[in-house]
Amino acid sequence: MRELCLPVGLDAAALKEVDRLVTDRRRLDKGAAVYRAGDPFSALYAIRLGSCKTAVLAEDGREQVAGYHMIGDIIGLDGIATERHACQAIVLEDTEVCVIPFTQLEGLARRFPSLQHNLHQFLSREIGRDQSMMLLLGNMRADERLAAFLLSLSDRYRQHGYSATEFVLRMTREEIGSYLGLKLETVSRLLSRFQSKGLLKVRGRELKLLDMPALKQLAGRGS
Amino acid sequence: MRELCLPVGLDAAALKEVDRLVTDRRRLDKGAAVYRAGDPFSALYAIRLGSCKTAVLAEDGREQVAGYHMIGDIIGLDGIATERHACQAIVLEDTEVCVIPFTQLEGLARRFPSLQHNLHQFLSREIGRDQSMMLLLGNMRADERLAAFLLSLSDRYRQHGYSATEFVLRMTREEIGSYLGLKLETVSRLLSRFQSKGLLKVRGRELKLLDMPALKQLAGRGS
DNA sequence: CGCGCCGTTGATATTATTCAAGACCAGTGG
DNA sequence: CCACTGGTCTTGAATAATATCAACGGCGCG
Repeated sequence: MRELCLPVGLDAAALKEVDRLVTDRRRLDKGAAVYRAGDPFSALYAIRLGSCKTAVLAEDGREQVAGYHMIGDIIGLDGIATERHACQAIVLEDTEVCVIPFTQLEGLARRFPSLQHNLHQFLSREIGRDQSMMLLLGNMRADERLAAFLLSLSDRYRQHGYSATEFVLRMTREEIGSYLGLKLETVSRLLSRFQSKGLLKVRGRELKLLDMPALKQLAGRGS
Repeated sequence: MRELCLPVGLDAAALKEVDRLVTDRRRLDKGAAVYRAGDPFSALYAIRLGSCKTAVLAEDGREQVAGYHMIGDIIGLDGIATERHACQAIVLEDTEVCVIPFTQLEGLARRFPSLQHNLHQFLSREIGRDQSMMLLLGNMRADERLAAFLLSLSDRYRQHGYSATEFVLRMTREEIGSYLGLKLETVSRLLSRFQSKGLLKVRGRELKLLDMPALKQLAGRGS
């Protein structure tokens, strides 16, 4: 757990307590749900192994992927407000999570200021991420969105010690499209176009980023 | 402050302490900033009077309105993660906010579990709101977005004891468009179309919702 | 009164979606 | 081993949705 859960700046005592708190683990087969919309909220979940998507559902069944999460990420933060999960978390491959009972975590947070602040930062970071996503969905064109998405994946793989330029997508074109507010055909076309422009090489879900500066410029950063 | 800031379920002792903490107030003229992107984070702000928008900025200057906030709302939550505000908050009319020093609030939260939980719910609620917004921006058509926006305004006015069907918009068409991922002309056209369909009556920024069920149907169910 | 923003509306252009057909690929059972 | 199947992915052509460009009207304010 140590590094996974609440990585930064925790004193040893707090860490020990968190370790003691987090005893329960859960293995999930590909496609299974960590939690579903409407489930009672009782815990946060830290991904120990594998990856998942979180998605909000419209009344008519339309699904919006709200985020992709990988090893070390903590999910379920949206459930605190109403005591029920507002979205569902579906694992994209066989995955293991550890369960962090929230009421007890709050108890620890009252005893350890560093843990408390860490928790607040986690919540706040999620807000920041969501707002960047709103910017992406509200203001960017399809190719800019896809470039930004690929770069964010790249960045996270790099942070976890994997290659930043060569990785395997864990999700379908349709799921990428749902995340980016695009249809699966649009995603497919864009990947082909990026490839023909020499920005990347794509073969199914295997991806190799060839021209990061160009991608960054597209995404709105590098320019 | 009592009701404004952290309304639900606070015991008297916690409330008294919060009152003591929140002494500083600030008056802002229309168009002024409560905080700007990049400002050091030190406090949350509760709107006592007036209203404001929060907006994230892209590198190229494009602006995405992330939320509209009115009396009783608390803003600035995005700054906790990085110790700097990630977005800017601009007041839409002459507005008064009270300043809630965050480090001290964390101190209180350690002493009062009810306050602590309240704070977590606040943060979580913001996450839920942002994710609904992602659903709106990613999956809904222009008319559905506008209907959803008008209904959410209506709801909030109702909650504050104002008319749910008749109110004055505090923002320009362009700002509405920025929030909804649309251009100002599209917003204008849609308002005209809604009017011609008898859904509402619009004159400048004065708005009267005439057919709430129809608006709800537009906002809720897809095409 | 006149100037600057704000808002409306029309014509046209662009972007992304929809519909449709077929290719690919892994797993399954004959 | 091979054909079959279901899900995924690619690509094209037609279509729909929204943006862009442009002109003008109106309102508020100095």
